[in-house]
Amino acid sequence: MPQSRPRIIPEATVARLAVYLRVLAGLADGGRSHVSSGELASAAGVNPAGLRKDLSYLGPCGVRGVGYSVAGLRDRLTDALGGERSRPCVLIGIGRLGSALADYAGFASRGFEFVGLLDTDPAAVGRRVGGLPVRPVAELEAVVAETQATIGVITTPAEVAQSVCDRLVSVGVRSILNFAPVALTVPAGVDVRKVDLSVELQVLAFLDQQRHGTPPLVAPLRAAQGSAR
Amino acid sequence: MPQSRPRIIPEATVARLAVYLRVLAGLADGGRSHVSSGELASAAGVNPAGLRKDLSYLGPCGVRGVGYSVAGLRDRLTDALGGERSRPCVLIGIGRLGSALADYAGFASRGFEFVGLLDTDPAAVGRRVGGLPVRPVAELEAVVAETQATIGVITTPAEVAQSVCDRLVSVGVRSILNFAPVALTVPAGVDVRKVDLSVELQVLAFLDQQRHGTPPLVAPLRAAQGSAR
DNA sequence: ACGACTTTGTTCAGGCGTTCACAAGCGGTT
DNA sequence: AACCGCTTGTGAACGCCTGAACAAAGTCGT
Ligand SMILES: NC(=O)c1ccc[n+]([C@@H]2O[C@H](COP(=O)([O-])OP(=O)(O)OC[C@H]3O[C@@H](n4cnc5c(N)ncnc54)[C@H](O)[C@@H]3O)[C@@H](O)[C@H]2O)c1
Ligand SMILES: NC(=O)c1ccc[n+]([C@@H]2O[C@H](COP(=O)([O-])OP(=O)(O)OC[C@H]3O[C@@H](n4cnc5c(N)ncnc54)[C@H](O)[C@@H]3O)[C@@H](O)[C@H]2O)c1
Repeated sequence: MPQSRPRIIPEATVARLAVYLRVLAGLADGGRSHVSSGELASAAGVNPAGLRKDLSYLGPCGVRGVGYSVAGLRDRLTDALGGERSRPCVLIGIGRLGSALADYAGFASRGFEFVGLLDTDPAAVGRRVGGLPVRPVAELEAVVAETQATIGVITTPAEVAQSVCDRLVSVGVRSILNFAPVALTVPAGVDVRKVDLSVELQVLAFLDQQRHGTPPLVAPLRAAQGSAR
Repeated sequence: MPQSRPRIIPEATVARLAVYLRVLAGLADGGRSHVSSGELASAAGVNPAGLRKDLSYLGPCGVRGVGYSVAGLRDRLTDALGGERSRPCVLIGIGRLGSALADYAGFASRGFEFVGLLDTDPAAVGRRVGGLPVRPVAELEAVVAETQATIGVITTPAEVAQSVCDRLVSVGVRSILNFAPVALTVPAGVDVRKVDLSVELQVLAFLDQQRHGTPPLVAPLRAAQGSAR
């Protein structure tokens, strides 16, 4: 019996698996048939041992002495991360950021497809972005119902993000990606991931200050790696 | 002796401090004079005890039995995160995403100011975005030198991100925020933070599948919190 | 057919981060 | 002036993740 491993996969590992998958897709396009953990790790910017540990959650998927089959590992990762099926997403708030996301081709290639664009601004409604018409936000519930969207992406102003989130949850959306700078409150069983660009910049500024601004204050800074973490 | 605490601050804590700071700024605008850790934690979407521990890295900054002074804590956090001084940033790749970032007012209010917009496309060069003209990417080194920019934001296609990064590093930029889906390689002493939206969506899809798609495969999912993590 | 080399998969230890729980301290009240 | 309730600050335990070392296994060369 194959007896698929019931091991649970840490969330940090899942995020890295997605990165490996993208690297593998590029390698496959380049015609490569095999990769070693060292090469893959270098391309993904992680430690080789850590990469092997990550992959081990899926069970053995390489050949000792040889490495990993590029196509084989790609398919295995695709499977583990949710299969090939297209994931319908709705996007609320088609402003500057929302328009950029709706236009972006990189999501579709990974199986994420925007099937509904919603906005409240009459000037925005009706405009076509990325081949899709912007619809009034009042139709949010109808759009989710008719498209069976499972992921909601919020790019509205912060003040209305919670109410938009509540409406998404109320019609069954259980996965939400939030770009507004607020902490959303959701019932158990709903996953929210937040992207906060101001925080990223602030962390960079802090690390820079720590390195140069006030050397006496914070001495034993961890030595930085040669490659991005 | 005051003897400022030489304690090092974990990076995860720094990221949360930035969130607290934003919440406090909103509270100060609302006229509040004091907050408890519980209320602040709820607004930031974290555990109250964790919040107090985070703040304790800055030394005592609250009053027992009362709470934290909104203005006082805001100033203390501002200080810890790098002071009030404006941080000049350059942005490379003024496409859809880059334009949205350049236009965004939320960065300036936190002290991050774009002082240079670079692109290679002749159609983009000369256009004004967010009050700043787009300049040819050939002038990157000159722009960094004349503006003393310390942070570089990369929103170019993935293929050229590494070369853009190398040029930034060569002229002294030691903090880089990367939106391109590649792992940048940098020398020690340079910090790179990566924002990968595809990975965020992929993680959401995985968690969703784990919850419903194949229940027999991964059973003991951690109970989700009532609020965003 | 055998041996040596390469690369994986796993195990172990160490460090971080998070959480809980409690003592210390301050303001308000009697 | 002393007490009481409230909130902070911190100490300790727990669990997760990361990084390194080792053993298993397969392949290539002879
Ligand atoms: N643009 C950036 O670079 C950037 C960076 C970081 C964070 N953010 C955050 O992302 C969000 C969007 O930013 P933006 O720059 O695109 O702003 P924007 O003003 O350009 O776009 C917001 C859009 O949301 C729409 N909207 C307003 N209320 C709505 C509602 N109730 N329902 C549906 N749509 C509604 C508006 O009509 C507008 O089109 C904000 O919360 C912002 O803080 C943006
Ligand atoms: N748009 C999104 O929603 C989104 C989401 C996730 C990731 N990304 C990533 O962000 C990056 C930009 O995405 P986008 O949608 O804005 O793409 P885009 O094509 O709209 O913009 C890219 C810009 O970079 C410029 N450019 C190309 N080569 C350059 C060079 N050598 N130097 C300077 N500028 C150069 C182009 O002229 C263009 O203006 C890509 O790497 C993309 O994968 C974008």
